[in-house]
Amino acid sequence: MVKKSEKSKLGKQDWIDRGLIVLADQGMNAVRVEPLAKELAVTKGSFYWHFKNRQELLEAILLDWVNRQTDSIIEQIDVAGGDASTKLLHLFELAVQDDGRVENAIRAWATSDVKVAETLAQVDQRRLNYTKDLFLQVGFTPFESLVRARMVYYALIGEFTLGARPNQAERLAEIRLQHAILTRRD
Amino acid sequence: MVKKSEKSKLGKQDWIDRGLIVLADQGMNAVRVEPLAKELAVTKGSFYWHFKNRQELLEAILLDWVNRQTDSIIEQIDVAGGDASTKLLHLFELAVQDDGRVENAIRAWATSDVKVAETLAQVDQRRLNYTKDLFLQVGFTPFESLVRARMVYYALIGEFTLGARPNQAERLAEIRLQHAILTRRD
DNA sequence: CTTTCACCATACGCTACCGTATGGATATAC
DNA sequence: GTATATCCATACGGTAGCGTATGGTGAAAG
Repeated sequence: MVKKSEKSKLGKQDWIDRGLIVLADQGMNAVRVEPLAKELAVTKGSFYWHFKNRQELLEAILLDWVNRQTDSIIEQIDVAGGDASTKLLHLFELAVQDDGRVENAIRAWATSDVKVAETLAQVDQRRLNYTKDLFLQVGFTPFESLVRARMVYYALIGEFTLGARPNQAERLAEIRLQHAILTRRD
Repeated sequence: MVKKSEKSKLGKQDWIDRGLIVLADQGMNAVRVEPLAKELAVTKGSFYWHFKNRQELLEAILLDWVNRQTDSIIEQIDVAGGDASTKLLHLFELAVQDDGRVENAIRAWATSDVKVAETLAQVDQRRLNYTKDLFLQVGFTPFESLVRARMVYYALIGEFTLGARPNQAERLAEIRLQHAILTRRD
């Protein structure tokens, strides 16, 4: 019988979790097995029990992030409900919830790793399609919806990469204005 | 007398130029002195003649990029002339001229280096201020101009980081629509 | 022609990290 | 208790790159 120990031992997930932390504030090439082992207060003997090599950890970290955020944004919005225009407003507010540090690090990682770039492109595509659908529901033409979806998504990515964080009051006003600009019809 | 050789010898700029190339398509942590020396067909004995250490090269590369692009976009637009709205349209078209590979790499670099991040923030600020001024000239209020400037700049950065390059025809239409959305007044 | 200086090669020691090999520890199964 | 599987420590060899020390070379100045 295979019974989990449930005790103080480490599992793959512990390495992945710690890897995500290091990734978030030091970048991908700081995710290295020996320093990581030191942080977890074990030796790399442990690491190479759970993972084949460093590359396997990196892939696991990326996969973990993708699974965690895929549909995370989308589900949050759908749960809140409302019509398409309301959902769009909610979507705009999501830049506040996530500081985007992990996403930034992964985007940085993707600039020097083709496989990561491809994975990230899929995530972008999924989020863009969802946004475009909302504009379609509001009543815009496919092309107008696509352009507006891109502008929304660029704004979100832009906030992440520029790291511009105005205060909450100004931020709320800005979000509303963005929403007004992009949903106005004539 | 100090007379330049003008011959086949290397100077600091050669290392910087080659560094920018490597930076553009392999990222910052691929900019290393020994591999770079191999590409330049010299040994690192040459490198340490021109530079104190690797860090000095990295700073030189960053400074070189900043000097090259600072006011580059702005001057290009001012030379073309026209009213503020026209200049804005020109600004939108600049994502085509630069593929943003170096800028992407530097942005990636900035995620794990505070000094680089600060330098980049200054560049962003300068470009944002210029854009905001254009909207002010069009006649928007300061706040409306700020938000619109951010949206424009986000769109530019977004195109860089997402690397989404639609075909030229669609692209031109998209740019015009963006321009129409952001300059419409009621 | 020789001296000098700018530029580069060669050789070295050093550090950080990777991955492997092997043995020890601890818990569970029988 | 003994056996077995899981998890980790220790020790090792290997590589890539940093920075230094020192010597060589060609061109220009005198």
